[in-house]
Amino acid sequence: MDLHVVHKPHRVPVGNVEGLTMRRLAERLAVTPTALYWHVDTKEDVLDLAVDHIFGDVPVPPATDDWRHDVRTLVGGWRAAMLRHTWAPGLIGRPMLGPNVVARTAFLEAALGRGGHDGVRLAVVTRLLANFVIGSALTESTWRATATSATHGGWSDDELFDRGLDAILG
Amino acid sequence: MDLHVVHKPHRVPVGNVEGLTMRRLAERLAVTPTALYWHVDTKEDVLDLAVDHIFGDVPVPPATDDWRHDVRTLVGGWRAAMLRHTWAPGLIGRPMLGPNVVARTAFLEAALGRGGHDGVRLAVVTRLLANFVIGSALTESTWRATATSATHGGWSDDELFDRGLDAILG
DNA sequence: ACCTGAACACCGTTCAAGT
DNA sequence: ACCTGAACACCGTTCAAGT
Repeated sequence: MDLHVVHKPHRVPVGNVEGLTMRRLAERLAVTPTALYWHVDTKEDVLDLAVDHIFGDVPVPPATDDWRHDVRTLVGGWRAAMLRHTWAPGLIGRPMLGPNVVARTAFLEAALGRGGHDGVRLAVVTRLLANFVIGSALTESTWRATATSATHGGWSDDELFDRGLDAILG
Repeated sequence: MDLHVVHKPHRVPVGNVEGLTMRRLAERLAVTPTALYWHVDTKEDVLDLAVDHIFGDVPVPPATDDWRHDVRTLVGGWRAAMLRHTWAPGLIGRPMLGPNVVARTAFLEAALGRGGHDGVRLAVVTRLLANFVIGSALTESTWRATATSATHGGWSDDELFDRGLDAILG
């Protein structure tokens, strides 16, 4: 057995996913843990519910005639929502198929469509955007949680994200 | 009428984070669970070790005179490594600070530097790339795991990822 | 230096039973 | 339809003790 710990920054468990417990949830609902299983099949189910709930917090703005602006608004709200709920990162490793997610994705594709995207290009840019937000929110909130605050350069997460969007949207 | 008469043992998906247990790890190492705690402070530590171990699988190619090619090779290998280890997605929500990660990031920045990037632009593109891979690997392996196989269009994950890279690298 | 055994305070989930 | 109590099969971690 040869395990070597290379690095050990002080870490706070990211958000509350690890702390989300059937028993704890039951207690908050003033109910017995076993009672939850009448409403839900498994803990996975409540996690899925939590995921879609987060995306309900992402504002879907009215569509304007500036499609780029619309994309930025939605995607910015997406990232913000994920950062607001520190437990999101631990949750995003699961299917995002709820109605709230679907609605946001539809808005995104519609805006890109107004920008002249269709076919593969539409699929490519949609994925690029979505995966960029997800990756960003994940790493940012991870670093935020470790509180190492390395500040690798003089640029904020917000600025780097924004300019990343510039690079994608042209 | 209930078919699940027998006590259902814990579902243990091999090869994913949720299945990684101190006790299970100890067993594989032919050792007592408590023995692990001489080598390691906490389970978090072994998770961190696992993370960096994954990135050790990402090949660092020799630098060529085609910086774009170098970037694609590294980033493609990065995604592949993450997809190879199905448990990676659950792990990436934690600091990637090990030596293997640092080496890969350095290579990436060097290649981008050869492409004329510096200052903010270097930081922006590095982040964009890294967060895109992370997000991609995460969502792809999630969908793969749920096996919904929706095939939203006629395009493969590989193709969409590749063309996403096109969009980023110009 | 390295490992064991026993113990503590937790988990998710099932089942029979109550209302 | 909705909830409880008891139980099962697990967890991570600590601590004293052995070599």
